[in-house]
Amino acid sequence: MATERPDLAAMLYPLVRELIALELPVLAAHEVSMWGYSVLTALDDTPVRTQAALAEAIGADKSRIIGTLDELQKAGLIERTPDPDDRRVRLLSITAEGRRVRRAVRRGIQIKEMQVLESLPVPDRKTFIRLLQQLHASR
Amino acid sequence: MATERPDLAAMLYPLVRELIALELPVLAAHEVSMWGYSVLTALDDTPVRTQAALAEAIGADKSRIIGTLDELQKAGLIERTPDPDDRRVRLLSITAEGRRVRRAVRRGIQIKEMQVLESLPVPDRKTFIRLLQQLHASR
DNA sequence: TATTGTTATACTCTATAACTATA
DNA sequence: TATAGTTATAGAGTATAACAATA
Repeated sequence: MATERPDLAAMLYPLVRELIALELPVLAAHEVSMWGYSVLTALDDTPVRTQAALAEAIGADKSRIIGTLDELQKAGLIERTPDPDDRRVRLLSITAEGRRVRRAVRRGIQIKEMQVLESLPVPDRKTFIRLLQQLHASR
Repeated sequence: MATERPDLAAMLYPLVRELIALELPVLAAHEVSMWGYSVLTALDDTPVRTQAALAEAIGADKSRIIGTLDELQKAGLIERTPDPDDRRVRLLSITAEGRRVRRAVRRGIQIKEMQVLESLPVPDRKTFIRLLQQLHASR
């Protein structure tokens, strides 16, 4: 007994909602969508050979990211070049400008997101982030 | 430098998605929707005087929960009685059966959700949950 | 006139399945 | 024929605004 506590999802979900609300203005200021930012992040870590692979990497459907890729390309943030060896596939990579935008957005987000942890003592914040990073890395 | 880490939302979001995927079968087995379970949880803690207040408490829109309330009432899990003092408002409370269902669902969920934390050493799991509870309580 | 609950409408996301172009 | 990317269609979920009953 005495283990009455809310479900993990019930506690995590409001947190995510709050984080998204904090991030939207930052994203809007840099004129990227949430999915756009997600794509930039994935491509900054490593270029990707097919759009389907990229979609899977960020947990989306291949048909769902096309509009996003169009916008990013038009804005000069990514490059989408046909593979000469197999002209069906598009080689995806981030541009220098894309990298710059990603960094700027990230900086903006990481400053704001600390608000969400404000109710924790500083050492606990670090612990929480560390554990979360472990969880994230292990999947 | 060396502070390269994913954004909080980027780490939390996949976690929530995984948790939801784990919960859906449990909810389905007891024939309650996610919102339904959310309502039962809110009402088990304390009865509520208006539907709008309930909606706000669970982060929904007042018009959005009506279908949910209809189902829960039809299933005998909640009671929705007009307030004699102000016949516009509906007094909301959980029934004994509703309480039973909520407990059963919760038990099922809390067993499964530990899978998500499996990659952490046991003491770290407890720490994570404790910090999360603190964050949740403070909002 | 203001408020509670309800219904209706439109809008956004998402999933699925056709379609094209290459192989 | 199979696959990568694209487009089109339909469905679910949500937000907004109109509405009826009561105050």
